[in-house]
Amino acid sequence: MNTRDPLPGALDDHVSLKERLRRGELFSGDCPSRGVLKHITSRWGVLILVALLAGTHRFSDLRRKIGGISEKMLAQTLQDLEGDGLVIRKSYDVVPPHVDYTLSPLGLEAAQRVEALTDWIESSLPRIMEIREEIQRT
Amino acid sequence: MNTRDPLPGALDDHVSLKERLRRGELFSGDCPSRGVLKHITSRWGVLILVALLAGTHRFSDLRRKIGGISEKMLAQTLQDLEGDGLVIRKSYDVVPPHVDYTLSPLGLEAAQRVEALTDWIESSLPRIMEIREEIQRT
DNA sequence: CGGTATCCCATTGGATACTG
DNA sequence: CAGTATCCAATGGGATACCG
Repeated sequence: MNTRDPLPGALDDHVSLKERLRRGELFSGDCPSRGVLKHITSRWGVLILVALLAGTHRFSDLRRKIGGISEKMLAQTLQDLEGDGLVIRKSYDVVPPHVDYTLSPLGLEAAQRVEALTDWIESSLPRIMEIREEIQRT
Repeated sequence: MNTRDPLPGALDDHVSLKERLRRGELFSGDCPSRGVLKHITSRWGVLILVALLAGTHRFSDLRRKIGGISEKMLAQTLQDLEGDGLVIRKSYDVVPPHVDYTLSPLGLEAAQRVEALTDWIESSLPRIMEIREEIQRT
């Protein structure tokens, strides 16, 4: 992750995924949506977005909630998502420091789609496990 | 990727993402859905699923359609998705070899959710780019 | 508390060559 | 055509230490 490079390509020369698909070019590597997709679907991006659906969180709250994430990756992924305008970071100038993170309206839309996917996976897990065992036996 | 290890955890001791979230445990690393999520949201998994929404494809068709993927990663990711029961592989015993890949009913459901996400990214890109520039100036 | 900086290992993934 | 095998480069990501 940490695709800190600015999204490549200007607004005008953007070619839609669907158009690229039609052209048989699907996402050939220079599409500007690739960066955003990468941030959102990254290992921790998914979890952060879903976690923030429950509301505003502080750094440590997120870290606790998302078991297994390191400070480094949490900070990095939050920066990526903030850079894409999906997460809003608010820092209060007090001591000890207080910072919190909230989904932007844009981020909310993204998170809801991600949740649709994770919910589906969750509810389909039993079926997936069955099929896995079936395949195993074959 | 290539999480070829069988999904950890039996069917019964599965704890839902939502339940883990409530517990503040969100996806602590031993959740069996992690494997599936990883396969689906992986760099190439996303693209393969979306590509297959257009119908059955042969190996080389996919490779051409998804610009930039290596043979190795295409084979590996297809195996992962097949192992999860999302993609059906059919091999015809002719020479030269002919193999094709199709979404299973389960895979179709997954792919549609993934597409919802990629469609959203695509249509929101202009807004994201604007916000990016705004943030840049700050 | 909420980070950043550094180091370092494990995994990802591309290029190439080879095979049924 | 549809892969597998091998090798190597790039990236991901954890541990630790330090800072405002």
